[in-house]
Amino acid sequence: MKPPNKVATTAPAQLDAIAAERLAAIEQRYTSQRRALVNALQQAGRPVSIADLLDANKSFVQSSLYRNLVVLEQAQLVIRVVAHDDFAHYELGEELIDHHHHLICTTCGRIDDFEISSDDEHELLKALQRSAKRAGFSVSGHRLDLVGTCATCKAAAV
Amino acid sequence: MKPPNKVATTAPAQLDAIAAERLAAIEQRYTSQRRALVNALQQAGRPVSIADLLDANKSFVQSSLYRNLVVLEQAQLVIRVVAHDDFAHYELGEELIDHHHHLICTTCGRIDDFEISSDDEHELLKALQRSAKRAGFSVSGHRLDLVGTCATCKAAAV
DNA sequence: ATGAGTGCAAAGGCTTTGCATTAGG
DNA sequence: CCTAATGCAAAGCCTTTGCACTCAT
Repeated sequence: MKPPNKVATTAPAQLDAIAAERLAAIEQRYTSQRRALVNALQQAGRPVSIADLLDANKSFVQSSLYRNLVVLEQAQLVIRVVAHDDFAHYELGEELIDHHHHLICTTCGRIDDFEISSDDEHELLKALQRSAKRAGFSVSGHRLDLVGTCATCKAAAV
Repeated sequence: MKPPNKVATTAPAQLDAIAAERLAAIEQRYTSQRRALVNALQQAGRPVSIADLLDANKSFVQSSLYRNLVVLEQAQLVIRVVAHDDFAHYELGEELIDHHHHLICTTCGRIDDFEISSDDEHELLKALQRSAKRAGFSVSGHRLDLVGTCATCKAAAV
């Protein structure tokens, strides 16, 4: 059940310090629940849904979770990942884990991270910038997702 | 207000024939409303929301629109595009318009199509296949979106 | 102490569904 | 004719909000 492509992450202690700093920067408190949430996201190592989080930590409450995810997003600690289904998924911000893309399983809804080589990534970026420029579009980021069936669901389908 | 990068599309008459055929294949009728819907999507030339469609054709009814979009999706005539906001967007299937990607404006929510060169696209595909294989993931498609600010919103922000 | 954060429950908003009516083949 | 499709309204479901209580600073 571990991610197929390990994506490097910031060390827990360092992440904790960054979280404290960024929350302070927007005048938000680093409460125990927010600490637990950051920790849960780090543990997950992939974009997780609200249900995943509620399931992983019984002390989480749905409404507070939503509220805290908004706060962490504002603090640029967390990003919301658009999934295939209608469930929001969240993961740590890109500067906290390496730049990567997503494998979206249309069968179970699970999302995993993957990386492409930095050469490929670089080529891609150049091509995207060219296209964006032609359209007069200012790029703030890109999303590259592979949609299909994960190894687990493929095995289960047999 | 026209799309910044024109994406080639199937001719209207041909599209109509294909729609009739594909709907017949799944034993669905090609009713006048479904014809109007296919036409509206072709006219739009970009992924549009339910609100866009209701606005463009006053004879559309919300619930029927949702139902017919599901049917057209099953007929593989239409695909649902995941947006930045919480509104579903729909456009004609990829075989009916050239393979392309999306420019998602985070300010106004508008989505436009764009293409990258076939060379770049080819390189990208190869890189993606390599990564997917490593993860044991079966790829059925990919999504490449640029997120940022469209020309219109950029101009308005001044 | 004092305002931010939290929990519970109720409300919102996009989407789906039930049911009677209409129309396609 | 007879089932699928449509229109209207009501219900669903994820998410957000209101309000009183608790905790951090």
